[in-house]
Amino acid sequence: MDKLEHTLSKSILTFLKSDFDLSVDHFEFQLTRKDFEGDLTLVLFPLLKQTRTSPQVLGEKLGAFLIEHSDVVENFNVVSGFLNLSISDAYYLAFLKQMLSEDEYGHKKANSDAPTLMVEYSSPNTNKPLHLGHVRNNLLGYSVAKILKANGNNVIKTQIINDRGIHICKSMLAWQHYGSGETPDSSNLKGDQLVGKYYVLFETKYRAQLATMVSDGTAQAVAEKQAPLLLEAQQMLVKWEANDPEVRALWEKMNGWVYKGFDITYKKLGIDFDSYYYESNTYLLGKTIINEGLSKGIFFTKEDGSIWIDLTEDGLDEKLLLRSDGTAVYITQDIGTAQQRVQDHPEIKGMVYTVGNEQDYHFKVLFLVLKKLGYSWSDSLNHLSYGMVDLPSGKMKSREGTVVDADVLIDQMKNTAAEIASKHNKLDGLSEEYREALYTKIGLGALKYYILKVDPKKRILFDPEASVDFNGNTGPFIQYAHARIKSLLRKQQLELLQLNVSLQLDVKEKEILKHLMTYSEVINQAADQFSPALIANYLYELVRLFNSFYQNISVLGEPVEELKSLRLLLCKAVANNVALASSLLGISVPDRM
RNA sequence: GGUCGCGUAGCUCAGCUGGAUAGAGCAUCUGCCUUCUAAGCAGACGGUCACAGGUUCGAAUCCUGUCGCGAUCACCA
Repeated sequence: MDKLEHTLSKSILTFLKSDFDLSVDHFEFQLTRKDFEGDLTLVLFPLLKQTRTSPQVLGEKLGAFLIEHSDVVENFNVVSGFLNLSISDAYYLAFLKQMLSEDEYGHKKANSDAPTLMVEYSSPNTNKPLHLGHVRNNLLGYSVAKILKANGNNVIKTQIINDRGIHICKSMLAWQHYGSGETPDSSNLKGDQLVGKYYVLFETKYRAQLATMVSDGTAQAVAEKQAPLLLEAQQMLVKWEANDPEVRALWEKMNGWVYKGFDITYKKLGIDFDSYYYESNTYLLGKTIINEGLSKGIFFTKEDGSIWIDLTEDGLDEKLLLRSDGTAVYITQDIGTAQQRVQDHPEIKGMVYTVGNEQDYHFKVLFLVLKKLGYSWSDSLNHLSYGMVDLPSGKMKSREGTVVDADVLIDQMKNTAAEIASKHNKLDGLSEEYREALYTKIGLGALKYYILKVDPKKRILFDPEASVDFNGNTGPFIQYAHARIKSLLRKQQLELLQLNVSLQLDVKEKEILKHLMTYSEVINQAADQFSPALIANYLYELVRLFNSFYQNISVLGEPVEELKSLRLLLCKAVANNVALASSLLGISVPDRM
């Protein structure tokens, strides 16, 4: 509809100039509400003061002018301050034709001078398997990457793997002490699950030591810092930093297990990456940069040798960048990683960090530090901040075992899909392989849609019961509608006829076309706001409009050939668009289900 | 305490840069499968848009304050 508004604006401007000697740069358009006659509405209120007319008079004059001077406006009416315009069917039909002629209608192709953006997501620690929180992160990041691409950018999908640090040493230590050589093969566990098991074991043993020490009279706070297991883990970290061959070998072995495990989960989720960054490779660069910044006077040293930045002038606090013993903290490697990425990909125009909103402050500081360091690209850094995923029982806590494991969740969704499908027994004629693949698509479609339809910055309450509901505003609803259209298109016997431009459009058909016209604008907004939820809402609305249309008319049984042809073309356009928009959410839409 | 985010129907969520009578799904109730897939459609019920001010032709939307919830302010990551 954008183009239409543009041409209409021109006509309106001509009118205002000749009749009122006015120049207005922006007009307020909106889709006409269903209860009124018309398609597009111009809001007249903003023009009243300047024209010194009543809305009725202005509306009548302008409407008459548009009918005469614009070939798309066929009729109009004025209701209070609103000028409702009826747009000609020919315009809609031309749009339909145009849409069908394009493979990816509404998507912009990235040309050679299109900006390149790096999107970071997932970014796990290598001491435990992925959970529901990571799932939201992954789905968001992956989808936003696709949306940015559809909006004409080149996109590099990446992650930063937090593969070093005390937490990694904890699982390594527990495995050394209690693992008795267990491997993913010998235990029949996914590598990440196995390592996660030892991380939990460390915590258990550590707390047991604490309890013993406290009952022997040690103060809680002291015990927490002096428990032998913790000291051992800290020693291990020091050895790791000193490149101790034995520690490094164990580290590589166990991280290798974890990566294999992660890959399986990513594959199941249907997401991927173009590049990987490892904290162990960038934290040293981070240290170097900080020392350089120190000599430039951007940072300062405290008596104990720790390095800080003073951000009080920017409304923030002082922030530690390097410990007194010279070891790196969390933000150190982030600084190194950012620099490394720009070095590797000089064409990068911006970065998007997909990280939970608990780290809002961290990213404010990070971006500010990079800016103070004088990096030209520091203005194009974005934190795609999203809300936590809570369970009805409260917050997810790994220690309390209330974590929803990603692998388990995916399997559950698939099983539920299989259960529901067998209840409907629609798939009887289809092969076992097809059905298996289908259950995965539907289960994942439900999960992805459930998570992505919510505004990223809001918290999600993940109710396992509600998330497996496949009716209403859900992924399977979208998928099912697509399968039905595809089925219908399969069954059509006749070749499609040419579109007859003198055909009359039904109200619902117009509504669908109007909705389709907004697609590129929706992508634009979704890209600006990093919000797949906008795409999800667009999709849901489209499918609802279509179902309502579809249920109340006959397509194949339509006796008038031209009308039948029009309807088939509309179905085709909707099916194409549903598939296209769904792909932006990472949801695959099956042809049969 | 400082900072940031959120608060819309019983529940889960939409509501674009302010615009006409605030919309969906779930749940509850009523209809619709001998015609293209009923995971669907049509309808009923359900609201002081947390509260109070302000800005203006017009506020769920923008501003200020209050309350409630959450996050964060670590030599954790």
